[in-house]
Amino acid sequence: MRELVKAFKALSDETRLRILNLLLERECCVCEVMQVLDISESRASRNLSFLYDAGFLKLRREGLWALYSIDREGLKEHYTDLVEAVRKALEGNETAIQDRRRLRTAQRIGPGCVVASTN
Amino acid sequence: MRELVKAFKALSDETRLRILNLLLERECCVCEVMQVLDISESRASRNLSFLYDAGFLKLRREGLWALYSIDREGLKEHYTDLVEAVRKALEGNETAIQDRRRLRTAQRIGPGCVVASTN
DNA sequence: GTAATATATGCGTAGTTGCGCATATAAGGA
DNA sequence: TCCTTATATGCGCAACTACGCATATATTAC
Repeated sequence: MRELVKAFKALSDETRLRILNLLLERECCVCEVMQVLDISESRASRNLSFLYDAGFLKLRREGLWALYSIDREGLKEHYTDLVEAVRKALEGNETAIQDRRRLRTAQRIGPGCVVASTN
Repeated sequence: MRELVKAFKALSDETRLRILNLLLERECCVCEVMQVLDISESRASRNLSFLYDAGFLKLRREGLWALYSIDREGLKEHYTDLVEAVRKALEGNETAIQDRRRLRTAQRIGPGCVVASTN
C-alpha cells in the first residue's frame, strides 16, 4: 500500500507529469529536461530522482550525462497501467504536446547540453 | 493537466485508497466507511468528499444516508484506467483484503448505521 | 593537477495536506 | 416544534512538499 501511495504521489505533480511525458517520447538527460521544460536544473534533477525512487525510471550514465528513461521491462504491472493511463490522459493536452514537440528537435550535442530549439 | 494532477493527488493517500477499495466492492455510506476502516467520521467524510470532488465518485442520498459509489458510467476513460490499476494493485494486499472482508458482512441496519461485524 | 561541465544535494522557506475536535447542517420521527 | 441521527465543515496545528539558491560531487579534457 505504501508503495502504491508513493507511486501516486510521484504522479501527483505537474512537473513530474510533464517529465514523464517527455520520457514517453524518449530517454533524456537532466539538462534536456531542464531546457525543454524551461525549469531549473535543480528542479529537473529532483523530480527525475523522485520518479526514479518511486520505481518508474531506470538510469544509465554516459560520461557526464545521467540518462533517465521509463523502465518498461522492469516496471511492475500496475506501474505499467499507470504510465499508460498518463500517456492516454495527456494525448490531447496542449502543454504536453508542445513539450514533446520541443524534445523532438532536441539534440545532446555537447557543452551545455544545448537543446537545438533556438533554430 | 490540473485535473490529472488532482486525480493522482486523490489517490496518493492511504485512507483514500482504502476507501476506493471498499467502493470497488459496493456502494457505501460515510458511517460504513467510518466503521469498516475504523476511522473518525470526519476523516471518512472528508476523504469521500475528496474522491468525489476529484471526479471518481457519484453520490446519492437516501434519508439520512449519503451513499457514495464509483461512478463507472460517468468516469472519463483515464479515470477508469486508474481505478482499474488500483484494483489490480490491491488484489494481493492484506489490508485491502481485510477491509473488504469486513465490509462484506456489513449491513446498513438502522440507527447508528451499525456494521454487523461484531458477530 | 586544474578547469570545465553535468548532476546531486544541503538548507531555508512558503505553501499544501491530513486530521482531530467542535460545531453546523440536513433529514426523519414523534 | 423538538429531539435524534448522519453527515458536512470551520478551525487550528503538525507534518509534508516543491523549489530557489548555493554548494558538493562526479566525470572528462588538457
